[in-house]
Amino acid sequence: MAESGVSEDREPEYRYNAALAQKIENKWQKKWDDEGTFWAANVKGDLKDGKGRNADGRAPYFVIDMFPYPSGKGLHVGHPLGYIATDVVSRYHRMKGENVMHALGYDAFGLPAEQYAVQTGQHPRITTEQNIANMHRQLHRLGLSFDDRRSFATTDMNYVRWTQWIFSRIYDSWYDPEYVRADGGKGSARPVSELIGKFRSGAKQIPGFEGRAWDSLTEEEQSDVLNGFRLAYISKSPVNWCPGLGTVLANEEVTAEGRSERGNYPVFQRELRQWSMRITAYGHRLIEDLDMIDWPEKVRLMQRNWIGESHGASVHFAVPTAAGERDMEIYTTRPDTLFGTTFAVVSPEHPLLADVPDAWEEGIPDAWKGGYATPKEAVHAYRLQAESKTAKDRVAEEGDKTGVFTGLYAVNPITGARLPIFAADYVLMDYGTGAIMAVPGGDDRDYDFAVKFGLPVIYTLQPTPESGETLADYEGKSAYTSHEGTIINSRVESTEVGGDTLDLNGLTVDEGKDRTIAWLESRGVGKGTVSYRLRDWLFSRQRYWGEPFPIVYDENEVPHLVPDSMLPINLPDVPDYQPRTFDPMDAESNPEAPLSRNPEWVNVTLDLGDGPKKYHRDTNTMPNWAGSCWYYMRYIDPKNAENAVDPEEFQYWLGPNHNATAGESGGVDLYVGGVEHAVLHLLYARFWHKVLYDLGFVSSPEPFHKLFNQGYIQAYAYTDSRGQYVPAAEVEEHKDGTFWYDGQQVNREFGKMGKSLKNIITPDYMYDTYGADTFRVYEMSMGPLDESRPWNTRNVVGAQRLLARLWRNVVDENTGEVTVTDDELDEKTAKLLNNTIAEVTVEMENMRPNTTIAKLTVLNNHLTSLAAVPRKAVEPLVLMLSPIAPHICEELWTRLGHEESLAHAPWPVADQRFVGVDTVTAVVQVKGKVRGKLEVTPDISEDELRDKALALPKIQELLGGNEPRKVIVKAPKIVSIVP
RNA sequence: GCCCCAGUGGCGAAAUAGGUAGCCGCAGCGGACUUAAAAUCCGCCUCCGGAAGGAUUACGAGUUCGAGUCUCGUCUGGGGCACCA
Repeated sequence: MAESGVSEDREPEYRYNAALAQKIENKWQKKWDDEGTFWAANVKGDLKDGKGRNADGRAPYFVIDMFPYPSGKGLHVGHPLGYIATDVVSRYHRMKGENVMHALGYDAFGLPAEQYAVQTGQHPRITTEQNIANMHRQLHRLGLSFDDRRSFATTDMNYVRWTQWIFSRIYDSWYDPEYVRADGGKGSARPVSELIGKFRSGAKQIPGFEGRAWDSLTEEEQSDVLNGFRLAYISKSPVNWCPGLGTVLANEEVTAEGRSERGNYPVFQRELRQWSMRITAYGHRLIEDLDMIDWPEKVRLMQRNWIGESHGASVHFAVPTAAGERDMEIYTTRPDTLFGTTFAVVSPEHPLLADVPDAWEEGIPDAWKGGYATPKEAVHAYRLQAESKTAKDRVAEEGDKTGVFTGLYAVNPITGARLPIFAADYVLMDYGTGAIMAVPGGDDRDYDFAVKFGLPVIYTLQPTPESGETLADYEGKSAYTSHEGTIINSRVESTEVGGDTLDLNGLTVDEGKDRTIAWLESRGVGKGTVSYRLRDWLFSRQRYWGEPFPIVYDENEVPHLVPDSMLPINLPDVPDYQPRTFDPMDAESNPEAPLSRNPEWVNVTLDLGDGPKKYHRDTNTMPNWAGSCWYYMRYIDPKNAENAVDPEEFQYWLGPNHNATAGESGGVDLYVGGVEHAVLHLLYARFWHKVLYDLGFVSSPEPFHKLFNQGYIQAYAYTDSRGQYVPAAEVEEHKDGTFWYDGQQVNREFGKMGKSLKNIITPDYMYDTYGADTFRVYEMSMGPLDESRPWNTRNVVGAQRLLARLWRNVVDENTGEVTVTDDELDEKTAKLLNNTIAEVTVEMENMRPNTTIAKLTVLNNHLTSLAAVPRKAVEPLVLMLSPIAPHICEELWTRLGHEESLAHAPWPVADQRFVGVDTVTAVVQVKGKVRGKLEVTPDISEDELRDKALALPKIQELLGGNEPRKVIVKAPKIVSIVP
């Protein structure tokens, strides 16, 4: 490099190499920081100052990334892909004159920080701060145009305070399904005080205390009743207990194999008292409102499937027991098959099993008894067996049906038939009602079970004649699970059970469903219902490094909300913040919250409005997702001490229709992140947002209007003959396509970048070797943003050549002088320039930086070929490339004589006089094959083009003197001839 | 098992209201400049063929004057869900 060398072969002083790039980049990063170039302007308050550009009259544009978790490992080149993409978009929108909100915070609570802290022996807050500082350094060096005044971490006590405040609002709310919202929709979160009002006035029955006056209930009773309605509630219910991690987990954090997503430990179903959020209350709205947001169809589909709304009916079956008649409610999506049900199945945890008889009836087959002397023993043993299974075991045994007869019978409410009730673990307690009517003729699982236990099979649907199938194809072999067909065997006379005749024969499935539901409802034995696959969100964790709950318990264990004025509740210093973990297979272990280890913090005397009393704090912490549920709105005003978010600012930045594209949903204009959060963060955040919307704290129904999933940067890794990874950077490719390391041939694999794969490239390496701009151009040119692509350092030189060539087009490498001319553009250059402006604008609007770069490269290469580079062409080129390579473009812009940063310079507009082409190549096809080409004007008439095409000697020859049968002309591009 | 997405040169990839397949870049080849190399600049670069020509967007059919693009089937890869009644 210039300053280091004295040798004769040193490079020209002003050559655009890594050293010069670094100098330019550092200069501009400092300047941007000093001048507040990227400050976004609020409507009012401390952040109103946008450095001469205020919010008035400027459209807001809110673009963010899924904020990072600052791990101690540092970044590799795959991490910043999304950040570069949003930065390009941000810079483009600034040049369009918009008020761009672009900031980055840190999602800093969570397991890795805690584990890293355990390893290093430092408090998680210290390691977290170090990690944030390091990540900030690495990202800052990329020249990302963030408004740094708006950055924060979820661990900042000023943020924790508001996370706790939002929890308090959710805790203090219930879901009123009848409430008509201001937007016209039905159902809304409402303050619990309204619910109490309804109980007091008698407008609503008190569940469990029907007929009692609210004020006659004890405090404990009132607390229990309200707990059954609160959107954040404590309950003892089956949860995912992970001994290996020492904490409980949400369903979304457990893999299909029944293991923890983090750490891959076994997960057990345990009845534990834990916090949940009533996200199921929002199931329907979370599906319905997917229609108003601009998200990838794939993600919307994943959310729909995850929520899993199904429409069916709940049906009551009477169950006679020794202690009297019990009611068994089942859920079915196929009420039309009620005539085909031949037995019933309840889950092993079902409450009905408390009433199983003491002895087997005469004539019960041995296979039903499971080898036990009485139903009680059989059911008890089966239940224990089911509980001891991990979720993984259950999955592994799928298809292999187990179960035991309960000795109980249910009465089919339509036919009066007596159906044996079995307990089996293929029926889940937490879906539907935990009980099913089994229809072996129409359901594969029920069929398997019927075969195993020798139960009858009735088919109630006959395949349509058009299908070419008959029931004979199924009888004795399998269930007929299709919905296509005609209902049979489904008629009951009124005399059998009284009331109306029900006759479904001859109907379709949908008709049969409707008629059955109407019949059930008219007789009060069932009704149409909606069921969800989605479960309530398990919200507590036994962790140190998370937000404490703003909840204390009195001496009677009645929970009380800590008043807002006492927030935030800080984390205590505990002697040992390590989570208590257990043998991963020890299902009997119990969670132990680290916060419980500091009695001085746990036991407090507080005045909650009725004088000082003793309380103890909740010792759980919130899951990592809590902080990420609302961070986007905090960028608006991260230091606001009055509100989580100011309503007026929210309306300006994120309200419905806040700009031309925001739509009714409002929310973040562009949200870029990985698809792995499709049903975790993105579902939880929508849920919180909707609660805040219902309660009037935010004005948009959705948090993120447009979502974009960036692809991943993948990398090659190489293994030697023993399967060991070898350093990828030292592998050489031979001409025959083989790969060699240290004299040995090695195998190439393709996948992630990772330390263990020895193929990590760090951003720092890229800054040192090429500069940040080259790195940015390379990442943006690799391919479409939403697709994954392999990293190949060898290809980076192409990006570097583009920038170096642009530099040379403006600056003399030896003297540093600007060499552009002020001459008018020649015709060819003018046309290319203006066509490029028109095309690149479209590419930028559609987030296609790869094709943007290709088109700008063509323009740049053209300028290179000219004797002198005209200012009037290179200036727009510099402007257009600046969102992608901002530093070099700022430097060139300055050298071209501009005093202001180009960050807010207007995006070039194409001169329409030069847009379009003089001539186009028309193609002449015969039988679909290209047989000739014609240079024609774009406005050529169809007749003229047809005549010219037919006059071509080649075409004449192919026609052999015959008249063509048909000629299709699409002027000016194509003539297609059928001989 | 069910649902969704993808498959284009040696490589990363362009091009879809159906209209010249392969923009741009990497690698490679040739040339200019240089004592030489690097850098730079110019040219070639899907495959077969000397050429004429032919073939070609995973594979096989179909619709069409015309298919990378639409339809059906198959294969391969990736993702989601998975005893959800």
